[in-house]
Amino acid sequence: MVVELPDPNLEERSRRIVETSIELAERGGFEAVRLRDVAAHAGVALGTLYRRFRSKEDLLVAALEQETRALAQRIRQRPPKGADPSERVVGFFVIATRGMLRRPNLSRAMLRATAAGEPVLAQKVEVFHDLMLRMIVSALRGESVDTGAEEITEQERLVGDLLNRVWFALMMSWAGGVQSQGTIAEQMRASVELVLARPNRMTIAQSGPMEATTNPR
Amino acid sequence: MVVELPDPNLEERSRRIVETSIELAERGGFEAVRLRDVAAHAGVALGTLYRRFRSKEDLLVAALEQETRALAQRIRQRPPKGADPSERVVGFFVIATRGMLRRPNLSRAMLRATAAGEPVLAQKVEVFHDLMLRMIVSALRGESVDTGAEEITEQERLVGDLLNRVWFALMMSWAGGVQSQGTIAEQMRASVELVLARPNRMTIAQSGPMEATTNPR
DNA sequence: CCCGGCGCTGGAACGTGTTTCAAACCAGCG
DNA sequence: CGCTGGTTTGAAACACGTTCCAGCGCCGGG
Repeated sequence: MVVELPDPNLEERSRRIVETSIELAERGGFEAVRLRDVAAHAGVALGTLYRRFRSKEDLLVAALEQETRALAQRIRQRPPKGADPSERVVGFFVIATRGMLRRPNLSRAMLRATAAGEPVLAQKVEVFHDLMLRMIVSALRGESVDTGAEEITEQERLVGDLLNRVWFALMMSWAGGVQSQGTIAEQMRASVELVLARPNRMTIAQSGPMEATTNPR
Repeated sequence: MVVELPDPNLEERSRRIVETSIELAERGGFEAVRLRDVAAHAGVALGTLYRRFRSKEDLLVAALEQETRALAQRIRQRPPKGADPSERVVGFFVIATRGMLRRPNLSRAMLRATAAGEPVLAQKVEVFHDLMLRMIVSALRGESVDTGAEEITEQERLVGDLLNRVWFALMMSWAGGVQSQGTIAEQMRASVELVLARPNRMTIAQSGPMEATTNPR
């Protein structure tokens, strides 16, 4: 990959802009990401920034996506271990949560950005949810992320979406200062167990094609 | 000033401010709630508005609380009917969702406001979540809202919180235009059934005041 | 009756997200 | 070399959330 001077415009500029936003957000949160500063720091004009990102929120959602991809990378290299699905899924959420809480200001800023409500943006937010879902499902299965990302069972999607949403809402309320790391982990564990711990055989048995291997215990 | 009512200013003013915000939001969403306009329409000065509400988000969260109390009122009068808990809970969410979708602009604005991330605000958002939880639990039980709001079982809290979060996250993504009314209902139904469909023996069987035959499909 | 505090008012002022525009720049092409 | 279409720049302008302040009316206490 030639990532130096050949054509620094297309990708490189955007990358630097996002990178700068992350730094600023990390330091001072949402308000600290002043677009003039971002532009200056990234060495571009304000207009250029706006050519690539429709709004401040757009920028931060881009950051969110990038960070999530980084998380996926980490997960790929060191997947949550555990004998049964719940353990692995809980493990995954613990990792994800820790990742968020490591840079609270940044995380809060990114979360806030997801709530803008503008359709185009929401689509990008959906990408984030998708990435999360993939990781959740892979933890459920005990496989590596990406392997067979396509064929997600109806069941898997149901459970995965549910947990995904629960975690997201939990993060949202953490962002306000309500939840602590401990509470979050605890609540996720409870949710996971509630959803797939014991009631294996029938809770949702109607769809039938349930992976024989996916549901131990 | 020409304020017909001499005394009830304290409350009355706030009420009018919130009322105005709701109208404006209903019409044009978050951006349409221009605080200068709100103040003007409500017949107060900008300073007064800021004396009562710390920020635009604060204002909209107040609106959210009010609307949620109104929902609680409606639920109290016409509680979701159904033989077993899932039916009732699903029924409740259908009502709640319909209430939100009836005024999309307003709902989007209020939802967005919940994401501000400022601690003081987050506390008020928590009140909203609390109200929702109460309604969910009462639907679970088949009792009226408010009766014995205090003693919520560990189990009830677990399930209730979970569904509450799922619904909230669902609303958030609806706000971006991703989910349609149908999808929302469908997903809530699936979640509810996943969480309390049949593991009767333990999940919630203890609350008992309803049909012993809690086991449809 | 006057005093002093207090909340309200009107309006100005500030900061920052967003928009706009003309001029400079740049790469390919005749 | 100069033209041409696109992009970037720098800077100004605008809108709106938020803050500040000086003056005013009201009210309860001297």
